[in-house]
Amino acid sequence: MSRYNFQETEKKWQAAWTAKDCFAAGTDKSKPKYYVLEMFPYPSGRIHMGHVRNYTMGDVVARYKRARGFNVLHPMGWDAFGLPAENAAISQGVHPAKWTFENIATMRDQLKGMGLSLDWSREIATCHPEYYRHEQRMFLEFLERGLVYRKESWVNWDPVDQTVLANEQVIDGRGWRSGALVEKRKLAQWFFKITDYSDELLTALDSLDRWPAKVRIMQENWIGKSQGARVFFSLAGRSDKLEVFTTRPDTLFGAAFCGISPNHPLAAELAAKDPALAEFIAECNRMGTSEATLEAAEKKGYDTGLKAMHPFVDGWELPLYVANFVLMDYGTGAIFGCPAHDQRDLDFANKYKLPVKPVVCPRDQDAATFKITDTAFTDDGVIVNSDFLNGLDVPGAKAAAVKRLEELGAGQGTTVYRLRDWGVSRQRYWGCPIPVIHCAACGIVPVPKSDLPVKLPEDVTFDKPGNPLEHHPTWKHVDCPACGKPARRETDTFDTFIESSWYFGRFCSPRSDAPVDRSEVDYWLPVDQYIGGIEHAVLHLLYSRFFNRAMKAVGYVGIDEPFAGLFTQGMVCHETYKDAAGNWLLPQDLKKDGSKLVSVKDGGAVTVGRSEKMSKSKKNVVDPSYIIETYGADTARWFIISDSPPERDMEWTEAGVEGAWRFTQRIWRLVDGWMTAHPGLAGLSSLPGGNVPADALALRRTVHKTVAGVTDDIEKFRFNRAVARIYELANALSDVKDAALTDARGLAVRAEALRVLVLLISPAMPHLAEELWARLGQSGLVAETAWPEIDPALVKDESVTVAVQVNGKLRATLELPRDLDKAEAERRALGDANVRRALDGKAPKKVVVVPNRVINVVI
RNA sequence: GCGGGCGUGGCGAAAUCGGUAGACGCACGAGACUUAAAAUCUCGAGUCCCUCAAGGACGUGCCGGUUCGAGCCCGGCCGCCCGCACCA
Repeated sequence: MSRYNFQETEKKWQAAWTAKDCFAAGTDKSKPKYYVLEMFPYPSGRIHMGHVRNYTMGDVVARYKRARGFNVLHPMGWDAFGLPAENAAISQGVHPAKWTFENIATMRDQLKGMGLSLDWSREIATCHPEYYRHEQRMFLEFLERGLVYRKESWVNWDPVDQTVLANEQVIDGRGWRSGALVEKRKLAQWFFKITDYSDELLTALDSLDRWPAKVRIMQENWIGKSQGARVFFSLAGRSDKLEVFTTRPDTLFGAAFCGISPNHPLAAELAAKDPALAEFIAECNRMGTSEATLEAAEKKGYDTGLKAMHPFVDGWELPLYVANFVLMDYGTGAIFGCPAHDQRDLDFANKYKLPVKPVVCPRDQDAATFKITDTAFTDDGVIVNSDFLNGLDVPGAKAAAVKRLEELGAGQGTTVYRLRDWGVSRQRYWGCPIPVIHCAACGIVPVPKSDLPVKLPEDVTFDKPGNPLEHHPTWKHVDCPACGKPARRETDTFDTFIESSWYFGRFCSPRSDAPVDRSEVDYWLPVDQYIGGIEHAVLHLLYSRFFNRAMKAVGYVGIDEPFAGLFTQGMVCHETYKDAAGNWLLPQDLKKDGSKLVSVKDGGAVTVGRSEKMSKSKKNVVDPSYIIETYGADTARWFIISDSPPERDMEWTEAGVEGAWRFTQRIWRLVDGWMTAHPGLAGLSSLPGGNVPADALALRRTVHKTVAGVTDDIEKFRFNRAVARIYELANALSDVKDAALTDARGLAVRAEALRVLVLLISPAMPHLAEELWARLGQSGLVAETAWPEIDPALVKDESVTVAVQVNGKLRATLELPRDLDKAEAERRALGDANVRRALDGKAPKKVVVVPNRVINVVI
């Protein structure tokens, strides 16, 4: 018996697919289309298991949809701008472009080795001027339409590296690379007006019914719509007013203090004359700016000595603090604190001995005795201690308070969003240049569209800290397009999220002279099935939703939502290993010594740690190429979809890979064995008419039920269940005796079973499927063969197993005809020996009959 | 802190309509084949009681509730994970 040789076979069929151009998206726009897209990779060097999982899932869907008759677009490209290329330039002295394109070449080869059904003719790399010139053009068009503006904003500044740092690059207040104390700086930057679409981006989430609820909730929270009021507090001894935002105007009579953000302009003004305050602000800024940090941190404040005047009560003065938990970027950067009904305010008040006056009383409490000590009361109740608001409920009091504020000119009802505009300026080299020119006379002048693209200069150095575009001797010096005098190019580049905000549109017409070809995007968009990591739940997906709307506003596309269906996959995890000295070890650096694991290098003991997301830093990585070379792409693909539900984290194990490997061999032996024992099977592709004997009918039922189940599972992304059903089918086929089903009809039924088996495994194991298809004597490629049809009559069994319970406990199972009359089912259940014994002579009080499922006898 | 999710055998899991808990796979055990091993094939298996069988009790993180019936619904706990604005 021959053995399946994946090394030759996988290459052979990959070549066959390429030769016939099987996976190019079709041009016939009368066919129903299906656009399946996996999040394109950053070319970091080599593919990792997360890619394998992502692209296998996409490929299963793409191959399945093709077999179902769809015109499938399944493209691939490279998210090729980004910081790692610059880090490589700094540490290895290699140019970012060279590093990036070499990585792309390596990873392209690796992806091809996986046998993915991609349309490689549409490949794009976002760092190519042929790609980024279009976003420069769109930027200018957005600018004309008022969707882009410039303003100053705070950044984390590393004074040694002379660069802006992401929050995650700030560790304990220091730059991750330089170790220098990070400063807050204000920088003029470009912003996209995503907030123009706040409400629309929020409302439209309801229409995304094929998105995970989790992602929609995350976006909803991110946008963070809240209704409330702006309140203007007069400041004693000053002419300006303090503008505060609150969602709880109903609790104004419970106010104990006002607080402003350390970054509030008033705080800066006061700090200029108060060194202690300046030091307090500096301390706050060292702590980091993320909401999580702020809200978990101890509440601290600095009493400015200023007094804010209560808007409703003449002469009521509230102390004004600079408070570390007040965010400058949300609302107005200033709050009033009502300790009784906000936990943060209560913590703050308790620390600074401020009064805690309840103004909302729970309905089951007595207002006279109701006290707040450690836990704020934030639910609805009756308003008390609040003058004209007394007796109202919370919503009523909010409305009444806003009305009074507006009458007094002391405030107004308002809606605020947590969503902030999208800052797109980056002080980096390896990104798309922002196409504007700064002229001393004319101000900001857009680069004329005829001068696009503004290409990155290639001759740059990374030996100095800061942005290489700043250091370049000539690049930034240009003449002003408006007045002709010497001027200066913008040296900032775009956030790389811009590239990924429209690449799915570019794939529809990747060589078009325009950003997108309208007739192509009108056909292909939206993406029917988008697949990627949950880590992109908010930023990438929200930016893309915004960018698509901006493109619609300037006429490039006609739809609002770019991704009709979204699936977020779980991570690939692996056990972690440490040697005796506490160093992380690669899985391949271990060997088995008896029942223990030891280090290959020195034979020392190895500690096995918990399974965690594969990461280079913990060395718990397995190289996909190693797996593909050792076991083949089909084995890797099969294993990665077989064990865990795709949305959940999965654990990569050697044993699991081995199991998948054995299955490929088993399928091969099964088909090969049948073909050897029954040469008449070759080339059979239809069933003769007439009655089918019972054993053949049973096999056909199994086959057709499997097709129905697997089809349903793939449609619903339950790949692990589809795999289990295919195992069951394989088990059933293995049980067929050699001597059975040997007449013409029997052979035809056998041939049908084998064809179905091969077609069902083909989305996940395409190479093996092609090889077996040929072995079956079938013509053409599986890649071009339709999905098997189901005979509905074979999917429903004639009899069903019904559980019989007595008082809810299982006492017997009965084999009953499907849809048997309820009374008859009850009669048979009561006649069963086990049931009678359980009844113990007692008469049933009631019998619940659920047809085809369960009968419960209650005594 | 706020928001969301998860918790089922030794392990990954299935049961997604409130109706036989543990399909399928991994690991394990016994046997067959073999000089032997690997590979392969057959059989077994939630835990406990019972010599075996028949049968029974218990069992889906914990405590309670609703129901003829709860892994699934409700309330309260416990534990773990994820997100919270310049990594991509």
